[in-house]
Amino acid sequence: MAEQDKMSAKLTRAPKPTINDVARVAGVSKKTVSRVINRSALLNEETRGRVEKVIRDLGYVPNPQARALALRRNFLIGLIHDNPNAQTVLNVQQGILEALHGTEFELVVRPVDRRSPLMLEDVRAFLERQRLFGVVILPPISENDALAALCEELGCRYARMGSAELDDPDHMVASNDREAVRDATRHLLEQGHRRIGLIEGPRGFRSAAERRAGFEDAIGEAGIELPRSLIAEGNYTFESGIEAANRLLDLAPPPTAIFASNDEMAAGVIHAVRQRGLSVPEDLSVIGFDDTAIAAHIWPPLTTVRWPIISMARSAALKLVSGIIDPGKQVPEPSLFLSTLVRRASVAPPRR
Amino acid sequence: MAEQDKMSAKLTRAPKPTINDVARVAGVSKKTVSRVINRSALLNEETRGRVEKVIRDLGYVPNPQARALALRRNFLIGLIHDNPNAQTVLNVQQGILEALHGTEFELVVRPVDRRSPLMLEDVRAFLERQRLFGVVILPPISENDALAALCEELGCRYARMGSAELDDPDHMVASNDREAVRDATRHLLEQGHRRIGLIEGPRGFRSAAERRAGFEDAIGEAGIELPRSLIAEGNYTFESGIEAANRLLDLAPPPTAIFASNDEMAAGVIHAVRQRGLSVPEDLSVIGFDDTAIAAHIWPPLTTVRWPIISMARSAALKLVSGIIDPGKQVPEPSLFLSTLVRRASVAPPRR
DNA sequence: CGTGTCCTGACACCGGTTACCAAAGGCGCA
DNA sequence: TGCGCCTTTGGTAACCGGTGTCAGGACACG
Repeated sequence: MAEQDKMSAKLTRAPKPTINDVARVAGVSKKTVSRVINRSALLNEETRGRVEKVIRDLGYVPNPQARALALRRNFLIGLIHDNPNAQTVLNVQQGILEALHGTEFELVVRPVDRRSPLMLEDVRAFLERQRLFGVVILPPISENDALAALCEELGCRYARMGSAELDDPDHMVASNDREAVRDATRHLLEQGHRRIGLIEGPRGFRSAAERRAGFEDAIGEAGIELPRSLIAEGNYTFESGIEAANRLLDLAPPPTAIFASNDEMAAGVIHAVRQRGLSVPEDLSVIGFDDTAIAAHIWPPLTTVRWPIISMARSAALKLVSGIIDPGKQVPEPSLFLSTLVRRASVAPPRR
Repeated sequence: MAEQDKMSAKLTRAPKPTINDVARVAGVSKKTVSRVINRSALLNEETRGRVEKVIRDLGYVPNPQARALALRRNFLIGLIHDNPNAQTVLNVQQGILEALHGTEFELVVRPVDRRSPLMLEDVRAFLERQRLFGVVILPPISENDALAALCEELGCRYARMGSAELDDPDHMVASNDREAVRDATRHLLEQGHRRIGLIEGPRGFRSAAERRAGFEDAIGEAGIELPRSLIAEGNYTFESGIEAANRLLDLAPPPTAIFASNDEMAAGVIHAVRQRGLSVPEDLSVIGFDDTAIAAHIWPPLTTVRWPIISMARSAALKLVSGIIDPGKQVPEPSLFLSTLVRRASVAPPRR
C-alpha cells in the first residue's frame, strides 16, 4: 500500500516525460531527439549517445498517439478473419503477438462476415479511420482479392495467409496443402485402402480446392478410379462432418477410409461412425487436417496433417513490420511453410 | 477495375475531410463543430442542424488519432487474459465486439503470463503507453487484485470477469458458479450416485474454489461423507483431466460419477475411461463445466454447466463504455449472470 | 575564398481539444 | 428609455507530442 501510494504520488508529481523534456535536458532540439528515436543515419555519434543517455535517465517513451497523428498512421496491426475455428484464430493471434513482442505495435482484432454485402465497406471504414499500419488476413477471407486490392488502395500493408500462393511473396504466407494432402492420402493407400472417401471443404474456398487436388493427385497416381459419390461436401463444421460421413457410409460398399479436409469434420466423422455402432480405426480409418487441439484430444487420437499456423502467423506479422523495427535486417521472411503428416491412432489397414 | 480507379482517384483528389473543412463549409468555427460532435448542450439547435448536415454531406469522421492525442486517451479497449482455452477467449472477444459494434472503439488483445514476475510491469507499460480507455480482464488473471489496483492507479477503466464477486458491480461481471455446480452435483445425486469424484481446478484459482464449494454444498446436503481421496486436482487442461481421472479410477471402489471443473478436463476423463476399455456413461457418469464447443462434439455429448461467457463479456464491455457512447442511457449493466445445467448424454444412473 | 557535405535547429503542421475572451441578446432597474 | 449585468453563443489562440521541410553553421577541400 505504502509503495503504491509512493508510485501514485510519483506519477502525479512527475507526469510522463515528453520529447520536449528530453530535448531541454540534453540541450538539443526536439527534432534531434526525434532523429535519435527514429535511428536517423545523419546524426553525430556523440550527440546520439548523449541524447540516448537522457532518454534512459528520464525513462522517456515516445507517445504512440502523437506519432500516429504526425505520421498519419497508427502502430496497430489488424487481424481480419472470418474463421469459425477458435483454436486457429487464437494460434494466429499468438503467432502475431510473438512477432510484435517488444515493439511498439499492438494487435487489433476484427472479425468480419464473409457473406455480408457490407463487408468491404466495413473494412474500408475500419482501415481508413484507424489508419492501421498493416493487417494480417486469415483464410478463408484471405482468398478475397477485393480485400487485398482495398488494402493496396488505402496504403495499408497486408499479409494474406492461405493454402496456396495467391499473391506475391511480400503479401503472402502459404502452406503446401496440396502436397501434404497427397502425402496423407498416400499413407492411406500404403495401408492398403483402395476405397477412400473425401470430405471436401465448401465450394469456392481455395483451401478446399487445394486439399481436393492433393487427394486426387494421390488417388490418380495409384491408378484408382474415383467415383463422384466418394466425394462429399462439408463446410468445415463438426455437424457437416457428421452429415457427410453418413452420406459416405450409406454407400454400398462404404469406403474403408475417409480424408476429411479439417479436424473438426474429422471429429464429426468419428462421431458418426460411433453412432452407427462401428469404431475407428477398425471399421473406418480417418485422417483430418490442421492438427488443432481437438485432434489429440478425441478418441482415438486423430492422424492428421499439421498445419504450422503459428509460425505462419509470426512470419506474416514480421513481413508487415520488417524494415521498420530493425531497418538493418533485410532477411526476407519465409513465404512457404510445410504441412506434415502426424500419425496417431485413427488409421489402420482395412479389414478385408 | 474502372470503378476501383475512380474510387482511388477520388481518394487522391479529396482526402478525408477534417474538422476544418466542416467548419469552413458550414461557416462556423472548429470549436462549434467540436461541440456538435461532442453533443455539447450549449448550442443553438439551428446551428447544430446545419453543422450536422454538412458533416453528413462531407462524410466527415473525426480522426481518432487526433482525438487520442488531445484527450490523452485512446479509444481502445484492451482484453487482458491468460486463458489457455481458445474457445473461451474467442467467445469473450466476440462478446466485447458485439458491445463495441458501431462505436469508435476497437479491441486490442493482450495475453499475459500469470507466472511471470514482470507481468505487472508489462501491463503497466502497456496501459501507460497506449493510454487505453479501458480493459476487460478475463479469469483467472482477473482474480489478481494488484492488477485491478494498477488500473485504478493509472486511471484506466476496468471490468473483471469471474466466478464470484471480487469487486464492486461497476468493475465486476460475475457468474454464480457455486450454485450452478451445486445443481449439477444434485443432478448426479438424483440419478442415484453416492460415490462422486471431483476434479478441481488449480489451487489459488477463485473459480476452482467456487466450484469445489458448490460440489461440497451438494454432497453435504445429501448427508454423504466426502473422503479426501475423491478429490483430485487438475490444471484445467485435457492432460490433467486424464491424470486426475486415472487417480480416481484407481481407487477401490472407484467413483461412479465425476464432476470435472471444466469441459477440457471432462474430455480428459472420458478419454481415460475409454483407455481402460470402459465407457461413459455406463461405467462412469461425467459432468463438465463451461459448455464450450468440445462438450457437444465429443462422444458421448457432455452434460455440462453452461457458462454464459459471451453475455458476460458483452456486459463487461458495455460497463466500460457506458455513459460515453450514449450519455442518456444510464441503465446499469447486469453484474451477475446465471450458469445453468445442460443435460446431454454423459450422465446415467450407476450400474449397481 | 568559394563550394560541397554533414549535422542541427527553427518553424509549421498533423486534427482535434480546452481556456479564454468577445459579441449579441434578454432582462431588471432607475 | 437608457444603462449595466447576465446568459448564450461563437471565435481565437494555445496546446497535446510528435514529424516534415528547409535554412544555415561548421568544417574540409580544391
